[in-house]
Amino acid sequence: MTTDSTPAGLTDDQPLNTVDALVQLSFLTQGIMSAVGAEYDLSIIQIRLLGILRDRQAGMLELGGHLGLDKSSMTGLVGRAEKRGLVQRSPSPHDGRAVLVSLTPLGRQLTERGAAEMSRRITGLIERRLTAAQRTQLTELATALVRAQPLT
Amino acid sequence: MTTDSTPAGLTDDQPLNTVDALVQLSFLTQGIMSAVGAEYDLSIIQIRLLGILRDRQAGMLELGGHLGLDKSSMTGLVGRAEKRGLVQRSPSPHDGRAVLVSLTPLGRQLTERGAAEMSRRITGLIERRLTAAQRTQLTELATALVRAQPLT
DNA sequence: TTGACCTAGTACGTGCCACAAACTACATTC
DNA sequence: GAATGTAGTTTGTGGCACGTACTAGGTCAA
Repeated sequence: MTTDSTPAGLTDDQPLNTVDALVQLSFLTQGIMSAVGAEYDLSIIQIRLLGILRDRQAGMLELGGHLGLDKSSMTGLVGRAEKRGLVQRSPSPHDGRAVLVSLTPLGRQLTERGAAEMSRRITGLIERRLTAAQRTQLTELATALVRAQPLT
Repeated sequence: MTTDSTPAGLTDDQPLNTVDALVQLSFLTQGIMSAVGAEYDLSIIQIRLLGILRDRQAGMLELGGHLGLDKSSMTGLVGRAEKRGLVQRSPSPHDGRAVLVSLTPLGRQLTERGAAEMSRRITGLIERRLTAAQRTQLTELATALVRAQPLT
């Protein structure tokens, strides 16, 4: 695992301000993703790639747009996933330059499994610490934030 | 910037479940951290390193513990920060094998500035989207989750 | 239609980040 | 003081990201 749930320099019993709480929560969430990914030898960026391809095919440029990566970064990312048999490149029928990346059956299987495991772990965490009402609150608050405009 | 606020495969108008909301929120938060870090040419792991050293000195092993990294990873991480003049290594007075890593004045200055900018951006985001009551709720909920036991 | 662009993707070189295994040097323990 | 343990570095490998340069296919205008 790459990230860690621990705060980076805070003892574990003082009250948190909103910013710290959010930052630490993000590390916790990413840590879980990272740990689940590790079971399948997937990095977070690979998980995100597979997640995008879950619902659609896409060209390299489009994928890069979703992931915030340069097209030149995509070549390697997709290449490694392809070498492992998780995705495949096919020529675009409409554009001879373009390529369509899609999940292979193996990639899809792994994606579904990983997503289920991820869901299981996060849900487990939430249910141990939050009431049903709080869960609803959390979802609403997080959704409101995520819906915010592009990054400041 | 490395991460992206966009969901990875979801359109931006359907309701989110709790797991997706949390995951996306973590990408949003990390994306802001990453963007702020980029202004100072700092990666997220470098930011975390500086954050730990804000309150204390620490040995390589201890730092690795906080960051979830192997000691062999620490050598390079600290080495790069040292080469940039952000941290310094000094021999431990009590243990001839050990090294104490601490912030340099430059490192401290950069850390304070970055933390302030980070706080400013996240606060800005939150204040635009959430009422004061909601902010309090969010802090409580996030804190409750972060206080949870070690990763499942 | 053909030449001047533009665009999708790849190749290459560089650097950061992470790990495992092997090693050095100091500390501890008996 | 010899065996063992511990802190940190070194080396080699691989993933990830970038910028630059390149190839091949599309577009558009003269």
